[in-house]
Amino acid sequence: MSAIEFRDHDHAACMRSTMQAAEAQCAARGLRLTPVRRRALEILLSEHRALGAYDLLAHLSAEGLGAQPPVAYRALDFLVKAGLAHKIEALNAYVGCVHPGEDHAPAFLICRNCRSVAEAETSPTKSRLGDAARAAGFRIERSVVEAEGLCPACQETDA
Amino acid sequence: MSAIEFRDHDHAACMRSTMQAAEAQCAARGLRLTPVRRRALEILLSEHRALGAYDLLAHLSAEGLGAQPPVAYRALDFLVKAGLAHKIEALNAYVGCVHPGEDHAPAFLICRNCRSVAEAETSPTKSRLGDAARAAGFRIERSVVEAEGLCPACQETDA
DNA sequence: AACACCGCTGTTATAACATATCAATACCCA
DNA sequence: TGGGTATTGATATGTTATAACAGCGGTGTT
Repeated sequence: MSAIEFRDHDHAACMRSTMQAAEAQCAARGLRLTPVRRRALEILLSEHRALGAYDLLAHLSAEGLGAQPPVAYRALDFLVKAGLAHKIEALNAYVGCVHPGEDHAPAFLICRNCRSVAEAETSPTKSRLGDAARAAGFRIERSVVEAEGLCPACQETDA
Repeated sequence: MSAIEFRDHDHAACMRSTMQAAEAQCAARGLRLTPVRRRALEILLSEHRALGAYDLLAHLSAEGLGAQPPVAYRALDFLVKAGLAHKIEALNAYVGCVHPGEDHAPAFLICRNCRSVAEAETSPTKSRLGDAARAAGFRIERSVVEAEGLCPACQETDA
């Protein structure tokens, strides 16, 4: 993986290409990227940071796209199910996916200071946990892999 | 690891030895395992299942050990900080630790049907995520590794 | 014994996260 | 054009978690 999220990069281009990939995905799979969903994804992607559902809702409602919690949660459900966003369980927060489409088991590096999030890949079945699961007769359906700590930028200021 | 949690075992003995280990830990480190904390740990350990804070609170208050949320959350904070219990982030629930004392980075197998939980070991630094973290200059402080799926027992009934 | 200190507990209130339900509307397609 | 399905709007409520402050209880000191 690359963890490009912690590095300087052309974020406008990054967002553009991610949004294009998301649209392509939706078109290919017959999913409807409606205005609310589209805007929600843009907001999530606008920084590589985790946003709470109510933070997202605040953005949306400021733009007249709905004012009640279900608006945000429905958009998030759609995006997560479509693989266009991920939930960060350790924060009860959400982040846009930077490589939508590829069916993946994501792993995250989460800065506890600035909430920035970098996405990596795992393969749950190949890990030691996968071995343990096989030994126990457990069938893994979904995996959550999250590491909390300090991103490069915050190590300088905070540590 | 063993995932003894999914197998038949002498659970009374399992609990007794775990409680003894917990007490030894507290004694060694000058921590106070007060009645509420002790009972909370016993409740968490009574099954190898994840319990919500309010479930725990219901048990405690039925025994006259406090009726308000902070009672449960304080006990849980103590147990988690002391390494005697773990939070399951994917469920917002808590589980007793089956090998307290050993400083560990736990990983969990979680049954989505019966909420039973088996604890395994990880070493975040040695995983591919650890490699990614090093490459990105990210400093990992804590890791969350949770796999959801079906335990052996629930595969028979549910699938 | 009197005192101060500190950690734990009791209690109220509220914050933060999430979903159930039902009505209304928009979209697709036969 | 009509009928079904997905989406949105709105109200209410459920669930998880913490802030804040008062009081209690043991410990160590003098």
